[in-house]
Amino acid sequence: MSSPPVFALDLESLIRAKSIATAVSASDSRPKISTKDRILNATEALFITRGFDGTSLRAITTDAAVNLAAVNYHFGSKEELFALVLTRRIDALNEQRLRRLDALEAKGLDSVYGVEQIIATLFLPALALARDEAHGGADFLRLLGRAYADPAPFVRSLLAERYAATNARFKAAFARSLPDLGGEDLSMRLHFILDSVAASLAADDVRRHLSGLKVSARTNDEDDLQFLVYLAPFLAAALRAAVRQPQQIAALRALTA
Amino acid sequence: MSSPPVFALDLESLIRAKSIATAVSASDSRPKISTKDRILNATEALFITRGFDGTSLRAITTDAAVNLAAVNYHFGSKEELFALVLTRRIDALNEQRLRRLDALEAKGLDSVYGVEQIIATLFLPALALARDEAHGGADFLRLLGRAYADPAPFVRSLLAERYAATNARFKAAFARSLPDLGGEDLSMRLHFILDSVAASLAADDVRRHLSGLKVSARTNDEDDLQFLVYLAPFLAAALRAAVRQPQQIAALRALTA
DNA sequence: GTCTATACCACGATAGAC
DNA sequence: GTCTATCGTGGTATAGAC
Repeated sequence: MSSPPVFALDLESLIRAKSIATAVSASDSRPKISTKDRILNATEALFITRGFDGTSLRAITTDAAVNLAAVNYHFGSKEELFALVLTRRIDALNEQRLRRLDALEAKGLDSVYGVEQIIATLFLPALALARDEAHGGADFLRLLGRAYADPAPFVRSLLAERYAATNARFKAAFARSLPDLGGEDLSMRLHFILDSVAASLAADDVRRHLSGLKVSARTNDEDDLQFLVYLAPFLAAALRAAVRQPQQIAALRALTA
Repeated sequence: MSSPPVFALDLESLIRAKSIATAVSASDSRPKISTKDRILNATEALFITRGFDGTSLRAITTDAAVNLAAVNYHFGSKEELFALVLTRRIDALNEQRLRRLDALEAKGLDSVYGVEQIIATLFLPALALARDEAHGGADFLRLLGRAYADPAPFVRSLLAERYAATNARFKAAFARSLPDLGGEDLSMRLHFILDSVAASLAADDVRRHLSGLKVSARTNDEDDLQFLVYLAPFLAAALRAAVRQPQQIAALRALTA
C-alpha cells in the first residue's frame, strides 16, 4: 500500500544527495565504515520511515554510497537484508523486556498489583524505543506493529521465531500471578493483548491520545508512568476477568440466536 | 513486504487463464458485466489473497479480460481502485454493525451485561464475514487489520473517514453502559479495543486458537457464541476497570523510577 | 465515451568483466 | 569485492481507433 507521491521525488533526491555528501566528507576523518554496515544503517533509516515496499534498493545504495549490486552480494536479497535489520531490533527489544522481568521477579512482585507490573515490563522498553528519535522513534514501533499483520510468510515466521522465547517467559510470569486462570484462557488472552499492544503502538491512536494529555516539563519517567497508569489497569482487569459466568453467557446467547 | 514466490507464477498463470475462459464462456449466456465491474471483482479477489503490493495491474486486467489501460481510465490509479474496493466492504461491515446496535437498543440492553452485548455487536458482523468464503472469508479480515497499520497516508485517512460515524455511535452506546467512566478514559480504551479487534482478526492467532477448541457438528451461531464467550467478558472487564487507584499507581511508579 | 496498443521509466535481480 | 550492463516486471500516460 505504499507508492511514494511522484512530486515528492525531487525533494527526496535532494535530501539523499545531501546525506551522501555528509557521508563522504565524514569518511575522511572518521574510521571507515564497512560497505555492509553502511548498507545496514541506510536500510534501517529508510525502512523505518517508508516501509519495505516503499524503500528501493536504489535509494538504499545511493544513501549508503555503494553500488546497486552490493546489496545482493552481501545480503542475498532485499528480503534477507530487511529480515536482518528487523531481527537486530526485535532481539534488542526483547532482551530489555526480559532484563526488566528478571529484575522485577528478583525484587518480588507486588502482592496485589503484580499483573500490572508485568504489563509494565512489556511496555516500558517499547516506550523507551518510541522516544529514541535517533533510531527511528515512534516510526520503528509502527513498523513493528505493521509487521505483525504482514501477508508475507517470511515476516510471519520471523516474528514468531523471535518472540517465542520472550512470550513463553511472560506467560509463565502471568500464570503465577493469575493462578485462577486456566492455561487455555491465559494463552488466548495473552495472544490478544500482545497483538493489541503491537497494533496500538503501530496505529499510534493511543499514543497520540496520551500526548494530547501532556502537560509541560515532565520527565520521561513521568511520561511513561502516565501511559502505564492508563493502560496497565485496563489490561490487567481484562486478564483478571472471570470466565464463563452463566448469566453473562445468557446475555450473549440472546444476540446470536 | 510482499514478493510473490517466482516458482508459483506458472501455476498462477494457469489459474488466471482458466478464470478468463470461464468468464468468456459465461458472458455468452449471462447479461454482460461492465468493464468497470469486471475490474472491481477481479481486484477484490486478488487484493484479498495477495495484498496491495502483491497485486499487479497486469494480473487484474488479465483476470478481468480487459486492457491494461482500462484501470487508469476508469479509476485514475491503482490506489483509487483499491480505495474503492476497500470502502465498499468497510461500509457494508459498519452498516451491519449499526443495524445490530439499533436492534439491541430497541430491545433494551441487559442491565448487567450490556457492555458485553455491545462488544458482541462489534464482533458478530466481522465473524460472519470471516465465514463468508465466497467473499474472501478470513483473508478479508486480515486485509482490513493490515490496513490499520499501513504506512500510506491515503489508507489511514480512508479508514478514519469510514469508521468515524460508526465509532461515534458505539462510543455513545458504551458511555450509557459505563456511566462512571470519564469521556477521556473511554475514548482511549475504545481506541485501544478497536485497534485490538482489528489486529486480532488480522493476525488470526486468536481465531486459530479458537478453532483449535472446536468440537464437531456445531452451527455458526454456536461458533460465534463460543468466540464471544471468550472475548466479550475479557474486553468488558477491561472497559469496566477502575481508574487511578493510588496503590496501583504506586506499584507502577516503583518500576519507572 | 470506451477501449486498445504501446511507450516510458523505476524496480529487483544477476551475469560477467575488472 | 566491486562495478557495469542488462533482463523481466511493475505503474502510469497517451495517441489514436471505435
